[in-house]
Amino acid sequence: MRIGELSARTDTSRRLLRYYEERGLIVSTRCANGYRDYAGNLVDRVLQIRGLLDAGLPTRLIKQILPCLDKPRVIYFPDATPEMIATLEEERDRMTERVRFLTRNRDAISEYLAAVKEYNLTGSAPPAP
DNA sequence: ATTCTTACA
DNA sequence: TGTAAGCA
Repeated sequence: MRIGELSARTDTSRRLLRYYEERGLIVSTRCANGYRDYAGNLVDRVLQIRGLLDAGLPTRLIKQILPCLDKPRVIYFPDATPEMIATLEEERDRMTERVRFLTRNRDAISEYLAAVKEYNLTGSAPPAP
């Protein structure tokens, strides 16, 4: 598929897709006309990358752990330096914290919603805007 | 019509 | 990241 389709299927701008490629996060072949040609499996990969980016990981680190993201995780970590491992552990912990943070706020919103619904069911008419 | 590269905000 | 220009 060409960049337009990948862009639509991953809800990622073409600009970003080219950028990810420039960073070595994804690859593509070229058609005779010079257009990029992407493999179908790239859809999942791009979504994966976006998730990692959203989690706060730098593209440079993502590039290193990307092989682990493929289905046959038969990756032998050649460049798994102690520094990289330490960084990843740090990132993982940040994610754990983030999950707690999100869970807490999600629950708070749920409670608020439940309270509002209850009010609308039992209370009198709300004040007119 | 769609993509490409390069460059700038 | 978005957008613009000038090509193919």
